[in-house]
Amino acid sequence: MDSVETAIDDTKPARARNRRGEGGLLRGEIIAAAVDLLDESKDERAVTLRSVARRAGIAAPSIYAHFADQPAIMLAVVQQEFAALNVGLLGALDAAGSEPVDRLRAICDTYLEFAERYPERYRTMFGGLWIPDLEASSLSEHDLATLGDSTMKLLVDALGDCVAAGRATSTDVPADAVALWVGLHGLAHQRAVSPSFHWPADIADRIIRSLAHLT
Amino acid sequence: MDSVETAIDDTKPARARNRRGEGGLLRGEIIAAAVDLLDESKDERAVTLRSVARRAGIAAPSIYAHFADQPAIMLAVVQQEFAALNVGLLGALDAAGSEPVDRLRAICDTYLEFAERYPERYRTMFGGLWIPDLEASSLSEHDLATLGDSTMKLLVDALGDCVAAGRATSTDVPADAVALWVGLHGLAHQRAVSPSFHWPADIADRIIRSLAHLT
DNA sequence: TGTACATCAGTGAACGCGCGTTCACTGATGTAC
DNA sequence: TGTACATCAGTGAACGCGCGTTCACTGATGTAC
Repeated sequence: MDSVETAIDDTKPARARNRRGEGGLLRGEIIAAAVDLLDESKDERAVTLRSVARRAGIAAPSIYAHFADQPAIMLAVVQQEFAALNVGLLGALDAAGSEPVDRLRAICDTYLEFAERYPERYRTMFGGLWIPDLEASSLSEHDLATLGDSTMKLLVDALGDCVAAGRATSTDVPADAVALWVGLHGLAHQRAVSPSFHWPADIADRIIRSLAHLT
Repeated sequence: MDSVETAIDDTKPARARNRRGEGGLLRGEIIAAAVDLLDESKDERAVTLRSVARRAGIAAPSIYAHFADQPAIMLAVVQQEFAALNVGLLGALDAAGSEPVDRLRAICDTYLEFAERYPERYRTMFGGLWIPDLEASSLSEHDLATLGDSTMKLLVDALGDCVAAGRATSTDVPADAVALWVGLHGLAHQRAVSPSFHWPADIADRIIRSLAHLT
């Protein structure tokens, strides 16, 4: 070691310019760089326009060809991660077979695993802090409001199937699905924030069984 | 109107210097100014050392007589609000009479009311984002780890009383108290983040009844 | 009772930094003729 | 097949700003003698 390296080196050496017509590739690299920084820094405030540019190996102004402003990067990150979560949940459903309770458990477990594996992404998706001043940025309210809808829909369907199969006693599936999601979210979020808390070993099971009214 | 005022005017006109021996009074004013900014801005990033000083009507360096650094202000805010929450919960218990289920409901309802009335404070207390780099600041891990302990203890006791009175069926009170708190937290937090979500009217009731295993 | 002095509460100016954003530009690459 | 040119992908320098923090200081107030 011939130099002292105290901070994270978030620069990349070089970067080959994209070919004509392939400029859009950089958009994906910018989002990936932002996700990297989020995972490493444990603080979404570290994901600045300039830090993302450094990590992506480009000059800061190059970002403006792909994003209107800094909050637009965060929105793209959050949208991408919501989509990834949804893909994961659908994959878990595919692997879960046809038993309704198994399918509901697969959704819940996969949801909690996502938050445990990527706590900073989860906190950013649901923490609400990155939400910008709507008047001052390029984002619309619609961009924000629909983000969790498909996850919610999967839960409603899975819980409904459990009730139809006589495996759960809910009499108001949409409302109980919201309650179940709130429980999952509370656990996922607080685990992401306080991983050192002494959580009961079966805490997830307790929450899911109770809120889904499994028989 | 003879001037355009776009931003919040967070300065105060004057401020009488405290008398000799009463310098410590400023500490409370600084914390109060930080809480004010938090409530108004809806973004804890707006609570900077300089913005707090402006709001308190003092020069920025005056803060260093009372707080070692900027995160120390946030810690004081969070500690104060945890204490206030605890006082509120104890007051609700006092007013609730002796029926165990009423007492448990009083705790849950008061908890949720706190989060609803002061969403930014709640999000800051539990959001985890203000947590500073422990190595770079003046805070210790112990400062952070014990903040929610007394709330948790109240819940355990109240749920235990319900079980003792035959009003709840929990067989593991400490674990179910954690599960109940997780449910309360999930609702409180997500309501603070997404107040416009279409919450079922009885969502709190659903969560509390299920997780407390009330009979 | 007067006065020198220590102490206290807080100030004003300045620093270096990283930020988001702007501007004019550069150099490679594909295309029209 | 050669060449002028338009376009594309991205750069480098600079801006003004608010931040946390430091430093030397000021002026009022209480206290010792």
